[in-house]
Amino acid sequence: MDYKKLAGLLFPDAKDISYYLEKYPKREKKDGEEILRFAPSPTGFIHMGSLFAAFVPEIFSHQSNGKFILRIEDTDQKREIDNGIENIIRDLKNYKFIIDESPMNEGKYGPYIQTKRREIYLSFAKYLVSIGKAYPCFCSEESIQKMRETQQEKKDRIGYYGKYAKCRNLTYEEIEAKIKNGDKFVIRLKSEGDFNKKFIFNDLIKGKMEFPENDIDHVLLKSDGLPPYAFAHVVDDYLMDITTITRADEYVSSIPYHLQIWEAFGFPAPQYAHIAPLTKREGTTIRKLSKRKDPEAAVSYYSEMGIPVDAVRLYLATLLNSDFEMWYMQNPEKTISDFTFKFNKMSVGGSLFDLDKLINISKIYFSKKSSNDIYEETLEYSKDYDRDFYNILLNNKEKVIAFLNIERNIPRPRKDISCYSDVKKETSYIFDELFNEYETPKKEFYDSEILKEYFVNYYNKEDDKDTWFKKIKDLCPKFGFASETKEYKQNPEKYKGSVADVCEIIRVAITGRTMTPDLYEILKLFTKEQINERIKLFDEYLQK
RNA sequence: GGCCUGUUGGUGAAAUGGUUAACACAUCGCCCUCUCAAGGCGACAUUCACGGGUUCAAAUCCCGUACAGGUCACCA
Repeated sequence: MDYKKLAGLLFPDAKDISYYLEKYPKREKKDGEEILRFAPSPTGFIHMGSLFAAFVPEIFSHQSNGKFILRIEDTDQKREIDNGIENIIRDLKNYKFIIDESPMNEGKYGPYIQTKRREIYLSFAKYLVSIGKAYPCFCSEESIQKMRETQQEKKDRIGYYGKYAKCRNLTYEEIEAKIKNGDKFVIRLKSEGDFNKKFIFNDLIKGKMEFPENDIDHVLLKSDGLPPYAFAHVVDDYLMDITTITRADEYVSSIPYHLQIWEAFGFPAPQYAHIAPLTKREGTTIRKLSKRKDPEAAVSYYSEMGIPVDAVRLYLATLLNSDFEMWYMQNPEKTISDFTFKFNKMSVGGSLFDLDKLINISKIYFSKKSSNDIYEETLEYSKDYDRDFYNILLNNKEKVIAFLNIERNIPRPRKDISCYSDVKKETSYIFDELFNEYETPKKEFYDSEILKEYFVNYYNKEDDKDTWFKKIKDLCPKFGFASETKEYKQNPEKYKGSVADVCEIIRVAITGRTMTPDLYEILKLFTKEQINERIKLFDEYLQK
């Protein structure tokens, strides 16, 4: 058969691929420079799993001084949702992704949205027809469905291959007649693979794998003229000069087919890195983190909670290469971009998404921050998520920063803040408008007399810490408390409690809690009037 | 069902044939400490899903079994 003539019949208007090959020349890459891409479908919000899938190519491209590209795979128009593309770009930007080329800032290799690349795919499909490696198929979806059923009954392998590939042997005249008749068709690959032969494939993450060759004549172009994923990714990744294809590992099993498409064109295939999904434990089973089933996986969930973007990125980095964590502990002043990540250090199975770990990383992040930065970032967060607290912050900058400074600029800072919303929880008692009740259960030794005595005759805001504490010790014996904790531990029956308990009374009376940063520093944040007011409230609380 | 891939403690994991199976999170105990947090110290896998084999030597290599995940579309 004259394949060129057939290609002309099928695609009278499509350009020759040489046009595109010239239009999109290979990039001039310096040594080791890698071009990677994130290619999502605009089908919903970004969740942790997709964020991770985007993080991988971003890291590997930028650590090689290469480019990170965002391409939108929207060839399945049934699944598309409104604002899908905008949401993806917004979320990636929020998480500090540096996108070198995208639908919003096109490079030389655009368009970056697949539905706008329709003519390109047509042209490339035409080329494969013209060299006899693809052919039109007029089988209806119903007849394919029937074929599948009979294959199932006969326990035969499912698919359009071998004797089942009816349209493979159509003559030019038959095809011409169907076209003239206006029959719909798809373009299929004319597979030359042999299912009984095996070949070795080397994945950057998973290593060596053995596959049978593909012998199924998969669809290259749907009847709407748009390509399914497999064909589109080959054409796009070739034209955009992608050096390494990163994608979810659900694609692994179609590797035999994908490699075949590269081969049919005579293009060298780039390297593939198949990323295992983030998983979640549900009862006893472990499954992939899901957009639909796991709303807590949405990145918006973490933004609302106030987990800092950088903490999330740090967590993603530890998921990427687990040795990053130790390196970062040893090099606390460095950042993610200083670490050299490796594909072969990535998890082959899926990693469990671990919120506890994320929170821990976030705590460390906060412990390293200056109080001023925390203030500013919390202000920014509250602006969107907590207007009331935003106003309080705005009017009390000095006080909040003074609070955050307690036990901060020391070798081992506190770690009690894990997200921006914690700032409110941690500071609430220093504001009269947020302090409304005593959260702790009453204890035997709670006593307002000792309190009054302390604040009238002992407490002086000007005292240094040693004097301050000595005065509390001096007060203890008057009310039957031991001045030394050790003394109390040795003879607990002789005392009502120890100096620690006296401190607790003061702490609870003023803050409502048993757990706060350094009491000496905390007291300094209060005026005399406020202290008197709190003592009054404490009295009422003890009466109840 | 076919094909592919996994399986190391409560969790994430390291180790790529060679001493007592790193490290981190969580948990528990002790110390320090005004309390809390942090920190220090210690406990937590006599063992790497199970069964065989190769080897002087196996979590690591091979075979089988079980379990788990992925995939088998004109979805990506």
